[in-house]
Amino acid sequence: MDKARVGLKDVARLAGVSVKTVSNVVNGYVHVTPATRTRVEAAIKELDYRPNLSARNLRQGRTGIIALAVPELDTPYFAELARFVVAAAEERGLTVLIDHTGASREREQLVAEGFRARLIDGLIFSPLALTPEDLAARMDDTPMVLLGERIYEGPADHIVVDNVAAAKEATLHLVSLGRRRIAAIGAKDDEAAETSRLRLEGYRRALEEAGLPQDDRLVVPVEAYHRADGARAMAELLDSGAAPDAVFCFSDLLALGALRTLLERGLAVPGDVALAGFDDIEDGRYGTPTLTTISPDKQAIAGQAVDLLAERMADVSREAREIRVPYRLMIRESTGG
Amino acid sequence: MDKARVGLKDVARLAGVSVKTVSNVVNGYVHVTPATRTRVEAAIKELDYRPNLSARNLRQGRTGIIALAVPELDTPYFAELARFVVAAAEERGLTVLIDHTGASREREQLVAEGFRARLIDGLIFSPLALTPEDLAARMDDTPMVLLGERIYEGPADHIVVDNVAAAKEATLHLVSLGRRRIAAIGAKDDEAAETSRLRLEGYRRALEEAGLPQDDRLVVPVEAYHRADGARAMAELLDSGAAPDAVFCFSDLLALGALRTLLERGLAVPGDVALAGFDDIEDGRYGTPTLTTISPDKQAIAGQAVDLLAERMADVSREAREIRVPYRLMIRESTGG
DNA sequence: GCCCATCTTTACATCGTTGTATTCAACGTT
DNA sequence: AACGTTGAATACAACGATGTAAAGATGGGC
Repeated sequence: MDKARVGLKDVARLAGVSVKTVSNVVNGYVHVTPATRTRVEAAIKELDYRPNLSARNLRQGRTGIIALAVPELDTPYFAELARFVVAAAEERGLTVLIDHTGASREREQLVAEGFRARLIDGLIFSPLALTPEDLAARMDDTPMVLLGERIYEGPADHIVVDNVAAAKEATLHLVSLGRRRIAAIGAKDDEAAETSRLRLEGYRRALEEAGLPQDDRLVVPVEAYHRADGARAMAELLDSGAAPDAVFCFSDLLALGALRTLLERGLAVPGDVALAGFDDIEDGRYGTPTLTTISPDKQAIAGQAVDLLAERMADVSREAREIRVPYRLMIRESTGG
Repeated sequence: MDKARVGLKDVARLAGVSVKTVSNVVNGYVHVTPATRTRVEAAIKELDYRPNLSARNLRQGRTGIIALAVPELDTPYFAELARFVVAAAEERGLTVLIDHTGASREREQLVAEGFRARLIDGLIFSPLALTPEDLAARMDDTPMVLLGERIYEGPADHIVVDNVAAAKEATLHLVSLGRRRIAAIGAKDDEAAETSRLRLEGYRRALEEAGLPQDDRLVVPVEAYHRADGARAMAELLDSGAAPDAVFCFSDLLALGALRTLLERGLAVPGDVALAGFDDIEDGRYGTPTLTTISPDKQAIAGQAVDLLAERMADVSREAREIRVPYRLMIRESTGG
């Protein structure tokens, strides 16, 4: 009763046809007599035959598996994104395998180098610590789509969100509320932190455009983009006496952490300090107050990423493309929306 | 320069040895002359050879891939769990592929039936809507470990948390604060919702033990375990005039939703209403107030699940086991901790 | 110098599937 | 009646790896 070993051969024997005919039935080949087809299908059902994917993949040179490599799976933004990617991939008959890099450059290098080579047909990669050099050094030729930012010069497919414009828009929104001392939480010292750099750029441009002074004490660096970092940064900011009347956080988690600190210290949001984030994670929509944020279209990011990857898998030599995905500023309670 | 097609054969040709010798070097076979080994390794490096996993898997009958099937990947509890599972699997050289069932019974049946048969070596499955009958009808013989509750009679491996005891402990904690009208949010009408049933049972036992009356108006059913459901349920509860002075929510997300409603209505937490949840997700540790909750040891759940699965993969006929994983009551601000 | 034991390497078959080329039968056309 | 055309089914090789068995090389013991 060893079902694990039922192959085309067994079905063929039972149905009294050749192996190839069974294969043809399984693959919906047209030229099969209805009678034969019925007989084969009965045999398949009786033996509970399932194709061996390893064999099929070996033969066809593809596995139907793509990898999604994200820094942290248990970060709401990436969890939500992963969900959309899994769904989009399924629509195309692809299976997603998730790699967790922990935002470590070493792990990201591994992923880029293709340590899953010959297991996956393609890779959707959201790097965080990877440098352009790492990417340029990439030898592996597995099709890859990069998420998040056009940070690399090399010829790679990209799905991007205009971080500068989005950050600028969020900051200008704070300006429009009449706030003058607008802080930014989320700068990173790290060379590789391109996303952080771009959002900072957007923030700076907004201040400039509004004719507000740039005050370095209002720009607070963080280690990572978690709640704890946001809480800590907000505390630093308040302790430094910089007295902001608004804060633009480079991620919603940072904003939620900052919010926690503000409320702990008895400050009103948005009364004393208005707060805006980035990512539009679900948490922000249910906190008190709800969080004003930049909402990148995650479904579009996921869908386009899978599309782009599928195209590249179909034609390896196609020129690298860059797809820009829209975002929206969601105004909620934390800025009095 | 088609690297995608470098096989043992090519390496063998370059090194001037047989295919099998290269295979032996790759697999660390002992009886290979240092000279040969060096030569082969040089060839491998020169051609950037990587083993074709499909071929290897076909030959060996295993893929090294296990699936983790969860209802919703973007639910913090499952995202955190998934992260631990991925990490634990990696320690054993296993790769995790994530399936998203969307809590639909149909999708869960598919997963149980083994629609990934012959692709995965094992399955870690956290079902939500699956009935015991579905499970009994399972024909697929892929090793499987069930997470969450000992709901099924059949001989399947389980990782369980004592939901009844945990729910009881959480409720008794509310009692110990002097609360008398303790509500429960998270009951489900659904037959298949075993987890909900058990937590309700624990809640009821706690009230009984404390000598408090059971008031059905204090037990609020929900559709799902999201923030929105919690918010809605809390609103119903308040509108019904049931006037609770404490609420035990069957998940942290429900609790966060409920919290949102309470604060919107100007009620103080824990002053007017004390609040406890279940899951210990990160969000609860940074909200205002922070959330008292039952904290199942997710790392242990993930680790044990992978261990158990690995054991079962190694010995299919081994008797089914059940492993109980510990939990802790984390007392935080929402109950005045 | 012969034989056996041990080490090193090899040829070959095999895993389960599908592409190619082929056979065989049935059909309509001239 | 001989022909090509099309349909249905098949045999065989191949994908890239590894297990098996056996061949060749080396050395020790007698």
